[in-house]
Amino acid sequence: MPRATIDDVAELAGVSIKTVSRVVNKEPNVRDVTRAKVEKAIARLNYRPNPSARNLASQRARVIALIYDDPSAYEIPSAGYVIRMQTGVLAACRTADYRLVIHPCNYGSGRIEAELEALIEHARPQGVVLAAPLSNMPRVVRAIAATGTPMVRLSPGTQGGKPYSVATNDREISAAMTCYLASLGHRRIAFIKGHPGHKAVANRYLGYLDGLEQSGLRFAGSLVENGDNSFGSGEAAGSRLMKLKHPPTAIFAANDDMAAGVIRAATLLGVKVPGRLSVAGCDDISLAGQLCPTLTTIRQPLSAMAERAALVLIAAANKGAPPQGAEVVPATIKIRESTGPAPG
Amino acid sequence: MPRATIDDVAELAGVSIKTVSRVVNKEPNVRDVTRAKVEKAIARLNYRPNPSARNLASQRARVIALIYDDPSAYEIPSAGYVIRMQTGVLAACRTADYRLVIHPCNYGSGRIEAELEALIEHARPQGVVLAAPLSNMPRVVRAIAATGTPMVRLSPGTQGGKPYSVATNDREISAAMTCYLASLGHRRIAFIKGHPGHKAVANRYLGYLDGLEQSGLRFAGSLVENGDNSFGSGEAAGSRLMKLKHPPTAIFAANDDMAAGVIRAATLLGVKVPGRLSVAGCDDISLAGQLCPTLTTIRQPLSAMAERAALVLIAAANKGAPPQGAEVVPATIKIRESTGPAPG
DNA sequence: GTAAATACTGACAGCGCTGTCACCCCGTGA
DNA sequence: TCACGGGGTGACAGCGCTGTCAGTATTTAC
Repeated sequence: MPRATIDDVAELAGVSIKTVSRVVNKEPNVRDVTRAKVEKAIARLNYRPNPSARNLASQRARVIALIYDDPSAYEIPSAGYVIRMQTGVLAACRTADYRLVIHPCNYGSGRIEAELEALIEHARPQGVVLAAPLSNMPRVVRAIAATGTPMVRLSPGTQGGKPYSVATNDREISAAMTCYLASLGHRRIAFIKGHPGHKAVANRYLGYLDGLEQSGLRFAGSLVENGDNSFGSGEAAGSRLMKLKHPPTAIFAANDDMAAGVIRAATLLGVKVPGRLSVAGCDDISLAGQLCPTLTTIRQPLSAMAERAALVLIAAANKGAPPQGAEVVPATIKIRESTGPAPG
Repeated sequence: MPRATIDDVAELAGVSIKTVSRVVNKEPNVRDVTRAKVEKAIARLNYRPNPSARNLASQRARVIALIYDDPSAYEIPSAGYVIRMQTGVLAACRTADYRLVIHPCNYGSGRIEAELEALIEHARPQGVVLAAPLSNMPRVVRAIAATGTPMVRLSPGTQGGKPYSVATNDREISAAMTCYLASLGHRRIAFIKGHPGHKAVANRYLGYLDGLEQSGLRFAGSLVENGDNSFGSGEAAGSRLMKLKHPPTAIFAANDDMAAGVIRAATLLGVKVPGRLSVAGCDDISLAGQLCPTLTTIRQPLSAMAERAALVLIAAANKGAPPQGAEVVPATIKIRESTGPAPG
């Protein structure tokens, strides 16, 4: 069964192919009766425009590219993020009849600019969604901008700026988490910082400081440890914190992987969670709900953010103007088992 | 900078566009000197064929579709699988200059056939990689087959058959895991079965039985529990097993999520792992390396399987014959902390 | 040396759609 | 009555490539 083409539809409806094209593309200047005739013919023939022909003729591909840091390069701790972003972009694509091209890339490799350029030359997407931490790497942003492709950055640490960005309220929600811990009676709340290259994660540290202040707690440098977003670094940092002379009663880690590491360290040291130590993370990775105890964390609206990003790009493509500005999708705190009243 | 087209290359090289086309597509019957001239021109102009034009003219899209069960529908326990499959297919696509279209779909929705048909009509892929458990749902397989698109099934429970399949040696490796547990001195080895709809997981149960026999152990019905592949079902099943009058000293779960549930149940019941109870899983999800204790499991060569599947499809597309047959990529056992010598 | 086979190359007609522009028809205002 | 304007429609030329087929070099066979 050879697929119906626009000519078949035109013939059946008794109009020219151009009119069919107008109907399909929802262009104005078609009488209602004509439109109805064409739509009936389309339905009868189960016609679907050939995307290749469309792209070729219109010189633009109905494609959104999603570019992210290759999760398989790191033993896949972040598979969940990627899936959620994909889900969001796919949702946007579905409604607008766009397609998604995914591109995991390894920013360790020096050739990332060339790689991205090749990708964009090849797929010629209408827009690019650039995920963190790539979204705040000037090299990467510049390489994409150089191709002239509209782009939306996801969770760049620095707000605003030229390329549109969609972020979450990392700082505010981290402050809220800190206040929540304080409200449970914790006075010594430690923080484990994330990878220095990841600006959005860095904002969480600022939120922690805000939260301390809002709760009237004093900052103590000894209660701040450095991590690199990995499970192992969290375990090490947690271990150091618990061996302090005056150990914290709560540890807030800048991401869930590190928080999970803290819980492991606590288990190994025989420190009860949350009896003796409360642990909070950030991101709500799937692991968070399956740890023992399950992890109190901040749920990032990653899928919603990605969907917004794609919608903005699609709208921009229709209007012809590159997207500019920024928007914020709020995160929420998810209280689970790993946090409880301060001991004593 | 308008992109170079095939005409530009032809002009620069002093040949016809057809000859350029031959070089680009690695067709035979081009003299080496001519080929060299053309390749030089391509490099000079940084020429990349326009995929839309190619697809339109050749009536076939250089696209592989990857269809899997939507992980976001289930709180994303399986994000890691999906990422690994994507990685594998992408690797194959990269070498052959194909593109990947991903399609998570919810098989709970009754309209799955229509959805897949629409996808295939739209993307018109050269081939479809169908992931488990979709790969052994007759409805789904039939719907795709009806479109005439070549397909490779990943890990269908039943081997062979018409559509090509790529599987792993679930049964043999599960037997090996069982033998490994027996070799540690365990005599009462329990098994938690997976979701009944998931045939590949069902094979693991058969492997368990094989392993018992090979190790000279007696089968006990009381040591087999039913799960549904979820963390929660594993926790419940593990809890029941540990409360038995003669509890097992080792539990082998048909997947990692359930094994993680067992570890949680053990922690809650105060049963030391691996001191009092050894736990083994299957799949090597990212969680496996981060549990406390880390989980001994079977590492599925998911990425390699997906890559093979895509390569088979691409080869078939070039040859024109639909792929038939089956192949097996072996899994490996990954020993971590959760298994140890039997107590006493 | 010649005929036949083979290697190589190019002209050209689409693939199915969109953009441009010309056209027709009608209602308005002078 | 006629020029004018704009909504509605269609003819037609590509978009950049591949498939077909014809045509021209270059071997090979005898």
